[in-house]
Amino acid sequence: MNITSKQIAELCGVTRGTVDRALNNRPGINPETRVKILRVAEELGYRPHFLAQSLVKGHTKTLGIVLFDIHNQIFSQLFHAFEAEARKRGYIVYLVLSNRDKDLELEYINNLLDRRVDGIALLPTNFNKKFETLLTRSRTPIVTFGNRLSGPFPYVWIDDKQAIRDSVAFLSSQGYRHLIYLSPPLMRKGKENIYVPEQRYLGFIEACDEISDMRHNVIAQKNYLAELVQLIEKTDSKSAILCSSDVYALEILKWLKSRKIRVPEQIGLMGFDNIHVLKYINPSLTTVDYNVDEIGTKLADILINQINNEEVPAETLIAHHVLHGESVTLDRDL
Amino acid sequence: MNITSKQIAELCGVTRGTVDRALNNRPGINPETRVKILRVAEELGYRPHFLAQSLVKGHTKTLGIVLFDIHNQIFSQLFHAFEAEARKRGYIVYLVLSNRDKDLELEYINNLLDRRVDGIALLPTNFNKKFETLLTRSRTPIVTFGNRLSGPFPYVWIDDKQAIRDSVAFLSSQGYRHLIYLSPPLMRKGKENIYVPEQRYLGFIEACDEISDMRHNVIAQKNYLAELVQLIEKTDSKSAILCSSDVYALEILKWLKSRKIRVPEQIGLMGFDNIHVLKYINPSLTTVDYNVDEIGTKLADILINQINNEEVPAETLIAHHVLHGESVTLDRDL
DNA sequence: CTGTTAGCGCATTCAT
DNA sequence: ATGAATGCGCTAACAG
Repeated sequence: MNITSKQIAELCGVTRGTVDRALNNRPGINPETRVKILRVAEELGYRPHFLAQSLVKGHTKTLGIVLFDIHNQIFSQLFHAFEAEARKRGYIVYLVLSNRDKDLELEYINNLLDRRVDGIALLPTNFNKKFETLLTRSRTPIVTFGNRLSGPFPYVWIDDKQAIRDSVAFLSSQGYRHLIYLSPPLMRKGKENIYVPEQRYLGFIEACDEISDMRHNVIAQKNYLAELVQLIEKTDSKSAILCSSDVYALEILKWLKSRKIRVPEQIGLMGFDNIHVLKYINPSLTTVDYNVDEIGTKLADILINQINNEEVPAETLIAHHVLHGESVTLDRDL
Repeated sequence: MNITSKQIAELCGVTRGTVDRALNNRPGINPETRVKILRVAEELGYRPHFLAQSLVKGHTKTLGIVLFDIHNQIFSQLFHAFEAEARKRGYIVYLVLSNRDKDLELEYINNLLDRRVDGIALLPTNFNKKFETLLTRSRTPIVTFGNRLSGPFPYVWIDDKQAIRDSVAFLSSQGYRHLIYLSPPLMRKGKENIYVPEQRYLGFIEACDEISDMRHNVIAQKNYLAELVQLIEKTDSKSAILCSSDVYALEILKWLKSRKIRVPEQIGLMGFDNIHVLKYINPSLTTVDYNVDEIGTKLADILINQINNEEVPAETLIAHHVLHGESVTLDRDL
């Protein structure tokens, strides 16, 4: 078994109170006995029992972060930044993966709450009132990102709608006159929290509507290739596929290559996120870039500030910009 | 504040002991009072205080996993599988990232130990006796993967040496007669635990030595491109670059493309790991494939079995095989 | 300067 | 069938 403060007390012939004073160097102790206690503790390799400490102190120096999964590189990058900031501020983090399963997410959140994490960073799959009430009633600091909740939880992300509007504007400026928006997550509307996909979708519709001669289609189903096969027939070099994330764009690119459809000569292609692996892809993908590390860092920062009862911004939107890659080019002057 | 069992006891006019009997449905309680207590607990949304429970029960149902980082997709895949298995068995996991920093790793491990995790899955950066003694003395179940320790810690991974031997054999069978082995991590020899890179390196040397007419070079430095520039001059279509991991292979491929050196026509290229993103890469990369999900799952399985005082295998090696992609082809018959 | 006491929330043994 | 008491390991308030 591990050495306890009680044992140190016995060995030093003092009481636990004194040992505590020495260990946490608090006033009111004879320098000599302090030194002695510290030496004994050192020799025995004493380490305070964190759980016992937490129990009495009322905090655990622990954060939880709920992600869908970490297959999409954007989330592993985000976690990395989150973890680094948490560590710097003295916290360790539980990473739990909801796999977009509402029940599992709920179970996990309850579990984190039971463990008295000091705060939770949440990418929510749930969206109903009951869920939010649970979070609010827990009185545990929460910060959300990606999908939004209606409650008063701080939110850190990007301006999705504007980002897609910018994307459409960019494609339009390059001469594209037919856009296919691909966003399979939209199909989960009503079943899950799809705030992000929806905002991006709205941005797409709005932006297209503002351009009089812009044809556009939306693909929002799991079996998106089947639908794309149909659409691709009515496509020309002024058509572009705009994907709601790089992972879809990569799938599409792969598929287009297999069909010997050349990008960008025959069709334009654009992704979203600018994940690291893009640097190995040919043709280089046009995408929406934003600093996901900053999101991860801010998430931890805001969460911890909130834990410390500091005032935190209700909404923190990170800058984004369209990154022009080879997969989009019609205006040959570029 | 949260509701406690004590409050329930008061409300029901019984003592905490009785409440406990009801909550953990243990024998020796009147069915009626049980129902009553359970109902009250339900209404008040009672949830046991996990820390307090852990303190008295002596376990936390928590696992820790120490990774370098999760930039390399192989590790995020591994974590995902680990987390899933842990959850199925009732555990939640701390993910900590050592960034290959020995001091940080040590700090993190101490932190995990302080928090009384029930077990730790460890990809070690440290390697000395002192470190191992710390682990052993903690009396906490540990399972290692990737880099090895000398102590009696269960190990789950692949047979690295054999995998590289197989790679060399494969390249040789395809007609390659000059191999450049690229493994920057080797440069950290003596400074960090580089068991994996070293085993792979040994496999390379051994295998090459067994083939009389096989020229070979090794690049083992951070600034590997500089060295590659030199070597590439003495290269021909019977040369191949064998990388210790896909991430290096991707970097090299990118660089070769930028230099207009065609793969595989002018030089062969091979990676290691078969990370998911490879499916988007052209030419498709020849690599060593193995089931990393299985490693993650086994890691959790073995760790938990160990926690349950079951007998666990000292070493679990997952199968691997060379996956033939377009980046290697000399024997045009294939 | 140091000892005593109480309590964090729960589990468990021993009485009754 | 229930109550009372003890302890997990530590912190903190109060005495002395």
